[in-house]
Amino acid sequence: MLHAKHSAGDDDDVNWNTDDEIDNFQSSPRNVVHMDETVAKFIEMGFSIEMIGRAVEETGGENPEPLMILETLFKISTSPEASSSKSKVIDELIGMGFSEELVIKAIQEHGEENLKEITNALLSYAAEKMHETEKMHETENEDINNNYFSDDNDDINIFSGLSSSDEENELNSFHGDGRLQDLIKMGYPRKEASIALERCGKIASLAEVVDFIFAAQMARQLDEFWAASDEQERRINEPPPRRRRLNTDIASDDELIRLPNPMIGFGVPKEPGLITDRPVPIPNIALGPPYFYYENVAMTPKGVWATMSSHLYDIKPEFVDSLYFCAAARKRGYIHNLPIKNRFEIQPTPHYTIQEEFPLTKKWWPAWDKRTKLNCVLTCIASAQLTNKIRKRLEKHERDPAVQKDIVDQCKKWNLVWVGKNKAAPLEPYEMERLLGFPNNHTRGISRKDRYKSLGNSFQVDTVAYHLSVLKPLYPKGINVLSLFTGIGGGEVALHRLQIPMKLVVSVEISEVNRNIFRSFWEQTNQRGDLIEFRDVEELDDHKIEGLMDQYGGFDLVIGGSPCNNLAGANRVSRTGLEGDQSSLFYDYCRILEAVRSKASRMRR
DNA sequence: GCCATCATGAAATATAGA
DNA sequence: TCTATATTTCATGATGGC
Repeated sequence: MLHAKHSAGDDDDVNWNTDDEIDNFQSSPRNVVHMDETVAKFIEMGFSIEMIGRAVEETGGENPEPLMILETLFKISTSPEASSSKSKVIDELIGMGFSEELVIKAIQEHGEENLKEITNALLSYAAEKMHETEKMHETENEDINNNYFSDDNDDINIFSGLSSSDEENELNSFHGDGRLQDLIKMGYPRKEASIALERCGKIASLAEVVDFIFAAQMARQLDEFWAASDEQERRINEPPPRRRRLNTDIASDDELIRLPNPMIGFGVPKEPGLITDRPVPIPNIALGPPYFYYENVAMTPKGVWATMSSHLYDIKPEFVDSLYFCAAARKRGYIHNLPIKNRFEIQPTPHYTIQEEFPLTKKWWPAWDKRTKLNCVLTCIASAQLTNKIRKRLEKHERDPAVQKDIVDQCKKWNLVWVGKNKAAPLEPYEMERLLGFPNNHTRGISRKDRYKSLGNSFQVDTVAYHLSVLKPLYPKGINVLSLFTGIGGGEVALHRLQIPMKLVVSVEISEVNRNIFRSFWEQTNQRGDLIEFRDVEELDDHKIEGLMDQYGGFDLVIGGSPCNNLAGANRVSRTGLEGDQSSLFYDYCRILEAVRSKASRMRR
């Protein structure tokens, strides 16, 4: 195990120290707060002392964790017994932060007896409001994010998302007159920040206000979680998910999974077809937290996605082509249990056409090459010889339509762009980084060949960030990430660009070259959390997973895309399917995910 | 029929170091 | 100049969606 721990002596270590002090409802042993403080927070949230006492008693244990108590409180507050008094329910809902107007509206719409419907309606109202606020917040953050890329100097690495000093300044300025603005800048929705300030009072510390917001958000999250709690309890005693099957076993599943056209998943920005409810709901057994996010190539041999889905709780994959996010195609499938409401893009968004993304190519782009999008960025590029051949042919037969067509075919096959007169060349590594949403020169310092290989195997950051964006309001204080097959850290770059703090990243990556790239990213972006590196997924057995979860309070997100070598269409040598040497590591993803979920269940109890 | 596809391995060539 | 290592180049189809 390779352990890169953040140095404790850094001068700018203010935030995490503060957060450690105020850590609240996470079920981490090290994060358990004093019971008096917990009770005070529950009272602030609108629960009566009587109800809190009952919840503590029903939760059981010598020192029940706040998260468990809160869960019990929600069960009690929405039980038929508790709903006997309409005014009491109204008071409690208002006490939870919902406006009186909305509560009354929800009751009128759904009837006073139907508490669950009322709660769902209120959550929807709140979600809509949060979404609006999030949009405002995105606009406000544009200036920060616009500095992320440098078009002028490719030799300068710019990681200007939320630097440590920026974050510190924001926190330090909290006690000034613009507290609401400060909270909004930190990423909290305006409504929640406003309520929190009102409820906590003028003399409240930053810790208390942030704590209050987090508690309210956790409460909302728990409400959805609670709906499936019975099922989850049952899950604890269930056997692990189905183990691997032979390809011959899954023929009947083939028909269940088809690639969508257009390949927009549950929807993408700027295209019609956005949906906010899954057509096939996530089975209760698979509801998070912990959340997981699995990725692989969309076009696999038949039956592979059906098999992968069956091993990941029968969640249907979301197929998305990243050409809806950038100027290059990238057809991928994602199986995840993330919410899909209120997704948002990271800023700045990439350009959507080749010519906009690489303006210098406009001068040389021939009219007969109609491409506006590139094909998938692969792990290998065309040779310099091909560029020479194309130039020579064009010098002789520039006006020959047959030659033009042949050359366009070559350009499509090898993803060439026009960089000079009659000169079609492959993308430079830094150009691929830009297409894929990475910082300029993210992969600098390794051989050119390795850069292409690593980039060809990576996530498209904007696409993944769009999916992960729903975590931002759920975890304003940051998340613990278990990153399998980390590669060059596409998932972590997405979280960083979303400004979701990473308190912990446990990374598994077999390539030393990739580990070095990711570690450089971690250091250059001044990450405050801990980075723990493993080389091989096989090193991560149940004992190690449980130890890490005990130490850090569990994982909030398990993310990774297992090797596609044996699935990818470009492989002419060993496209042997999911049981191939590399691609069968998918089963390790399942094993580790199940170990995390199982341990998380035990920790909740 | 057309088209795109997170690739692999061997041979050829270039580079670095003694 | 020789040798070891690194990099570039080339040849290698099948699959599945439309």
